[in-house]
Amino acid sequence: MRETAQAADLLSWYDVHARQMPWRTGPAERAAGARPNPYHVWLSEVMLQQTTVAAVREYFTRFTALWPTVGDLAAEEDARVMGEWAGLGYYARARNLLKCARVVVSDHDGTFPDTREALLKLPGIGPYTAAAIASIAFDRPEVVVDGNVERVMARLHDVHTPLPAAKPELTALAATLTPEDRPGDYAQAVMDLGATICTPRNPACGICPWRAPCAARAAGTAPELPKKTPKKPKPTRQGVAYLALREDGAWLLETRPDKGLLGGMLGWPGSGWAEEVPPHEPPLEADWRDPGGEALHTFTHFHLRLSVRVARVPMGANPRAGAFLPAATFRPSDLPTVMRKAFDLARGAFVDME
DNA sequence: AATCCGGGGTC
DNA sequence: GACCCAGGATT
Repeated sequence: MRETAQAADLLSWYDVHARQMPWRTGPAERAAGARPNPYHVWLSEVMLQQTTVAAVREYFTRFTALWPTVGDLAAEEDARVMGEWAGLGYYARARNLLKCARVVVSDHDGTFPDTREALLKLPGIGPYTAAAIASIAFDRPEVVVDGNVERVMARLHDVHTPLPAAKPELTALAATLTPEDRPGDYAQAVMDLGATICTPRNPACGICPWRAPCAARAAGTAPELPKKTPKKPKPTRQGVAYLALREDGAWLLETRPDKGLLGGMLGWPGSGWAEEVPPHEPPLEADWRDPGGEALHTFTHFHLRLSVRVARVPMGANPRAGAFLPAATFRPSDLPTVMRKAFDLARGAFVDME
């Protein structure tokens, strides 16, 4: 079987070039009898959804230090976990992470299921993550397809069909290569290949372990694959955020609704966000000042220009929205990035007001 | 099938 | 700054 030999070529490369990551159990450790920790594999794979290894590293280390087991995580308060996730993005992942941990505890006795099918039923675990956990943590020969694998397969077979339409075809091609032996290492090897050699731009074809069988390399089309259907331009929205600082140092904050943008995260009360600043009232009556400037932030599907208003308010202040969070409890690092930008903008204004 | 969800890196 | 990258849930 040529395919088996091809997988073996990649595994040989991986044995030498596998990147060290805090969640990985390397071939040497496994030879000594160590097994991957399913909790670590799950946590890292959820964090890695749409997110780079560099960004995930410190979050993974912090999470496993704070919550060494899935049971520890399941027992934690929602706000604490959301705060630790702040800055990593796609906050639905954090909400589903907690849901999943609690289901694993309540329905699976604190042990992760070991099949792709069972994993797929858990919150926040889709086709990619289910296959990744099943293969990496449980040695099952599942077909693992993420963006890296799609790119590698499109080039290996010179597929010019644009994504996402090409996905079934690329998945089928990936299936023909997935080995029965060391499927977890193989899955990680393809993704490492995509991250380090078969990169989106300037692929290093000259040192690729799959340069011989690569059709796009032969055709000279590797750099332009995979093709993608063009995306829509991002509109710009505007809004106003209100930052009230009480005499005792408490900040007026609100927990955003679970559904929607920045769901479940802390944020400053304010107007909605639309093409023009929507009509609205401040969260309380105060001498609001405009320090000037805007927090500029780009979300998945729109740009935001967020201006801020700042005020110092007395102890008796009774807000229409949000609640005062004591200075000792408030950590700016608990804020999603756009809210932290607004905070940074306002902080300078408060310094000036002193 | 299309849309909604952040943030970081590269050019 | 503009552009590129990368899964799951929802409808």
